[in-house]
Amino acid sequence: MIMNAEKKGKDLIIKELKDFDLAQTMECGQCFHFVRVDDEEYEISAYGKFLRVRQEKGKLVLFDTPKKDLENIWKGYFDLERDYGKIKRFIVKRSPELKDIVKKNNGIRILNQEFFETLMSFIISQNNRIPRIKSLVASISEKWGNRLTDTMYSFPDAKQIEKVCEDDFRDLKTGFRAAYLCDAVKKVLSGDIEDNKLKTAPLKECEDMLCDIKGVGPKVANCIMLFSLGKREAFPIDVWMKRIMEELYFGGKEQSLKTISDLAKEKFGEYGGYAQQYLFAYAREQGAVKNNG
DNA sequence: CTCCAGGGATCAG
DNA sequence: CTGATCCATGGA
Repeated sequence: MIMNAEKKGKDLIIKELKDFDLAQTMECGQCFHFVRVDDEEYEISAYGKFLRVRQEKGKLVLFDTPKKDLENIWKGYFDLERDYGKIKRFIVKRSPELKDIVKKNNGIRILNQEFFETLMSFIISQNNRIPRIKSLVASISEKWGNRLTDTMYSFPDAKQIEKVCEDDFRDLKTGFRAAYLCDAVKKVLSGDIEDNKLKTAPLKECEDMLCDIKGVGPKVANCIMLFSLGKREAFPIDVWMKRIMEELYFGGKEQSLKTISDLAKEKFGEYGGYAQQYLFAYAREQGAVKNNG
């Protein structure tokens, strides 16, 4: 993608952004560490930095941001250098049922988030709701991370919570996940879990290594691989994904996770992760309709 | 009050 | 291997 960013005071302005929508990207359930200011503006904590960002009239404004941060962090974080036009054409070709939802969500990007924060966040995500997950991520950051603004903190790295124990996590109301979080910290600090090793490993090996962590199963492992390890063929299957795929591809009949996973692999292959994101949007849209009568 | 959440561990068969 | 139950917590 051709991207020209120009400086305006302390701010950075990016024009001619194709296939990018800030709100769609932040609200599609892949990230929990941000605050929505309004429809067009968000405050994000990532990679130890705070970013206030606004999208209006086809341009993206990164407030008070040096150019080197765009190059080193945000360009990668927002996945700005990838051609999503090509990806969307492939997905609609393989599954014409998704044409409308892909068009409606034509600006979704899969973020490249930090490994440790993603690992901890998706352990928290199990059997939990998105607002609650966001609240717990914020609590952990406030307690053990670095202060970035009046109200926002960085998510702590493993070293910063080295001495945090199960009871400390439980005090934050993480519930039965407290032990899981401890195990994750322990395995990262010991080197049993190492992100570079995971990144270079084949998908299945990577998934198996992640599933050695307590509280990490197939779904959470695939989220971590997709959102923080660059494995875009990963395909997390949660309750929403199961429901929508049974409806779209199996005539509404219940299927095993393996059957659904096999179909995803056959249908979308290396683009599985992207397809999953549109399917998730589809499922949640239907859920919303159902809940509103 | 009950039900459920971007699931996984554990146990029964 | 598949299926049922339990797990903390909070909001609907």
